[in-house]
Formats: sequence, C-alpha cells, structure tokens
Amino acid sequence: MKTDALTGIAGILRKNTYKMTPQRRAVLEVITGSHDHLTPQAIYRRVQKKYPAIGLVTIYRTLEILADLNLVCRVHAEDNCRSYLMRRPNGHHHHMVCKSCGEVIDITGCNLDELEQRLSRETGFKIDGHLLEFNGHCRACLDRGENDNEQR
Amino acid sequence: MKTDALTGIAGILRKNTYKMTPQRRAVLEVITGSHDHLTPQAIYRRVQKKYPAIGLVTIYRTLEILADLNLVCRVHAEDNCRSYLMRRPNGHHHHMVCKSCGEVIDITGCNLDELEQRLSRETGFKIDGHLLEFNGHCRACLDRGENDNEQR
DNA sequence: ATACCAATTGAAAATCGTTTTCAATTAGAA
DNA sequence: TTCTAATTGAAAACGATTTTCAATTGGTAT
Ligand SMILES: [Mn+2]
Ligand SMILES: [Mn+2]
Ligand SMILES: [Zn+2]
Ligand SMILES: [Zn+2]
Repeated sequence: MKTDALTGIAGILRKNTYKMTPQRRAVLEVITGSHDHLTPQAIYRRVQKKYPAIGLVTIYRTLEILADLNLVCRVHAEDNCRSYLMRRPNGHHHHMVCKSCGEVIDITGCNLDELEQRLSRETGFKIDGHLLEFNGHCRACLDRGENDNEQR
Repeated sequence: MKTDALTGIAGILRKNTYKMTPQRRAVLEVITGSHDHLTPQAIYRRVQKKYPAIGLVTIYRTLEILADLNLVCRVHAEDNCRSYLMRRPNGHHHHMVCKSCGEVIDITGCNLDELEQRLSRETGFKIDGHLLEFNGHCRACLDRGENDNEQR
C-alpha cells in the first residue's frame, strides 16, 4: 500500500513538471508514516536517519511543493508561532492542544457552514476555508495538578 | 478617558512589581489608539514618532508583559506565521482574512459552546479558549478579477 | 528632599527559522 | 545514450525575536 501511494504521488509530481527523487521519497515516507504533525525540523531529523546526506533546505522545498499540490497541509500552533506541517488529514478536521503537555487531539465535526454563510452574506467575502483550534488542559495534566508546568 | 485607562494600567503594573515608564506609556497609547492589530514592528514605527529614542527590544518586552497581564492579546495570521499583536478586543471575536489583499475583518458571534462541551465530555479536556480564523477573498478583490495577485 | 535598589532601558551580539544564491548533480523524456 | 530542465546541498543572506550587559531610572522607604 505504501508503494501505491508513493507511485500515485510520483505521478502527480510528474504531471506538474516535478520529479520524484530519493530525497522526496524519504520525506514522503516520514510524513505519511507519522500520525502527528511535524515541524520541518522534526521531519528533517527523521529523514536523516534513512538519508543522512539530505539538506534541511530540501525539506523546506519539498514541503512547499507538497503543500502547493495539496498533498500535505500547513498548520500552526498557538504558543510558538512556528509554522507546523501535518500529513494529509483523513478529511476536514481541527486540533485541540494541551497547554501543559502539548498533546494534540484531532477534532472532527465542526459545523461552521451556517456561520460561514452568514458572514459571506454580510461581508461579500468568498470564504475558502477556516482554521479552528482549541486550547486547554488534557485529562492527564488536570489530574496531575493543574497549574505550574507550562511547557515553554 | 485616556488618562484614566493609563493610570489604571499603571496600577496593575505596579501591583505586579512592574513600573510605568514613558516608553511603556507610549506603547500603550499606540495600542489603545488603534483599532487594528499591529505587529511589533508596526508598533515600533508608530511609537518612534512620539519617542524616537525607543528601542525595538523595549517594544517586545513591553508587549510580552502586557500580554501576560492580559492587557493585550496575541494573535497570528495564516500566511506568514509571524505572530501578530492586537489591542484588547471589545469582547470575544475572530478574524476573516483576504488571501489577496490581506484585509482583516473582525468576526463576532461564533457560538462554539455546544461543540466545546461535546469535546470536553468526550475527551476530558478542560477547554480554555479557541482560535478561529476564516480565509478567502474579499468583495473588492473578487470584483477586481479573482485569481492572480496573491499577496506575497 | 534624599537615598536606595530592583526594575528598566538601548546597543550590540546571539539565536532561530526560513530563504536565496550558485555551481554541481540527476531524473526522466527523447 | 543524450540532453536539459529540475533538483540538490553548502554557504551566505535574511528577518524576526531573544539574550547579554552596563548604564539609567521609577518609585518606595527613609
Ligand atoms: Mn490532525
Ligand atoms: Mn480583531
Ligand atoms: Zn496535557
Ligand atoms: Zn481582498
């Protein structure tokens, strides 16, 4: 199944005058192989294990292309405004982030259609999409004593 | 009224072992005097007009303190993941951003309470807040020819 | 009013993530 | 195999933010 997905993506790349390279294959394997969202740096570290010679620049460039082709999504968290990257989600979803431990939970079933329609009607905007993110404290952190240990 | 607000804030600062300085006063005047959200740089430029000797570091430090004291809010946009700063909002609200021209419209009346309760029940999370942002194209940009001119 | 000291300031350097430049390499069509 | 546009990594450039540090200052206690 992994092979199938990659050859499919290879086709999409070729169709857009991009080439499938070993580096890009390595990046794709890391991204599709992880359930979590990964920063460019995190992806870099993981890819290096299989492909030590790869450059961080290549990660950035590859991610940009993949995002443009809608094969991966860009996200960003609240705290450090660093831009995060995530693998292609299984459909539309959002995130709930624990302020203490940083755990990320995927959220489905946001229905903002009514709101979007109202806004569109009132402002004339054509709304393409939205970013929704909840923050708070997870069960585990709540139990283990609320305050203190904010993750930097 | 301006004086009142500032002396009030001065009290809050003092209560937290912070001092009210001319620099901080200048920053506060800029922030409270603008309806828009401002980047640290934008605030810097404006403050400089009244207080040319101020350093950019002071802007950052002041904003961090004000945010910690909940006197201003942190926000961040979709595109460039730069962290934006906004003046204290007149209540809970969100943003709609035009991908073409960058215009930001304030949104009120998001009712995510039901969703938050459901999520809280299902996951055990204690939800503190949320970030919601719509993106699309504003009326003006739509009229002036859809595609192309994406802002850098 | 004066003294005092922790808090504050700005300049400069350091950091961090990201982008640009460029010459050498390579994927893949012909 | 040949050919060429696309890709690569190193290094430098970049822009935003943070840290360091010595000099200054706000505000409280005398
Ligand atoms: Mn997700
Ligand atoms: Mn606003
Ligand atoms: Zn947690
Ligand atoms: Zn617009």
